[in-house]
Amino acid sequence: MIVKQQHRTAQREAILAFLDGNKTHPSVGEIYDAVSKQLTTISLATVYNTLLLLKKQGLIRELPAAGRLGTRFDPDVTPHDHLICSECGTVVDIKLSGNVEVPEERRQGFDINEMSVNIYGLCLLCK
Amino acid sequence: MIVKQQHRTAQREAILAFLDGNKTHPSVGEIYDAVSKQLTTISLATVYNTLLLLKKQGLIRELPAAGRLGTRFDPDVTPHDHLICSECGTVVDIKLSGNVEVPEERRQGFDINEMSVNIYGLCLLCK
DNA sequence: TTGCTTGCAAAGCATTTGCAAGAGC
DNA sequence: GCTCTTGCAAATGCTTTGCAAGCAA
Repeated sequence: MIVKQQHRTAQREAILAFLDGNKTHPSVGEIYDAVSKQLTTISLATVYNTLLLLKKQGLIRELPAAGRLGTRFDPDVTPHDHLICSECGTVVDIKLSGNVEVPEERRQGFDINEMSVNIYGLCLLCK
Repeated sequence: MIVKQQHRTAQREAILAFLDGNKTHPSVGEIYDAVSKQLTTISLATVYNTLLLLKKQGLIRELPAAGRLGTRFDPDVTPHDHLICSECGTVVDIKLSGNVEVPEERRQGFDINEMSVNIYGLCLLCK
């Protein structure tokens, strides 16, 4: 995928800095709140823009969410899976032993980019 | 999970009938459009209500979606996985050989309800 | 009758878009 | 200077909610 944009801006740096090493899988709102403390005039639209850009650049992953739970972002792009609380939306990393294989003959013409194993349940606090 | 509601209504029957055996993983809007042809006065809120109810009853599954792709529903509740087109949102069933195992010691206190393997890519038409 | 259900309209959020001003290279 | 970026505000779109009327049991 070709990504032309690559200017080094304070907004982009701040978002990257906040995400770097972050294991909390923050939502867009959480990222906006955190970054706003430094860049008080940053707009939500810029956060959306930047997250989309970083995703296209392969620097972060967007996590699929069901129902009312908003979408979240993960700066860890190495293969791993997620435990997701259906109640509060908390996401916790989990590493499953083997990686799932998708044999060519089952791909039904799809060009596969990425895959994720989502495990839904109730977290300790929500039980 | 306790689900008290269980009245047999025309709306509920129509939605169930539309979903029964349906392999297209329809969105709420698509379900509403289809059912509206028979029950012309059904409201979108009722469709949402009913889908939530059917989900609680375990009769259907809600598929997690990333980004702009809206959430979809699957009447097939037997274990299987999905190929999802990141471009148009099309969802196609795929059966992966083994089921993923989640060892007790890795569950981090979660009560696991269900899991799904989502495989993202571009479908034949979108390439 | 009683309580679950429906339809309608309004409210709530999350996300996207258009555009003019500003910043990086 | 040219293009990418940003901020703002408005516009979308999806989903939920409140409530009175309706219907199943």
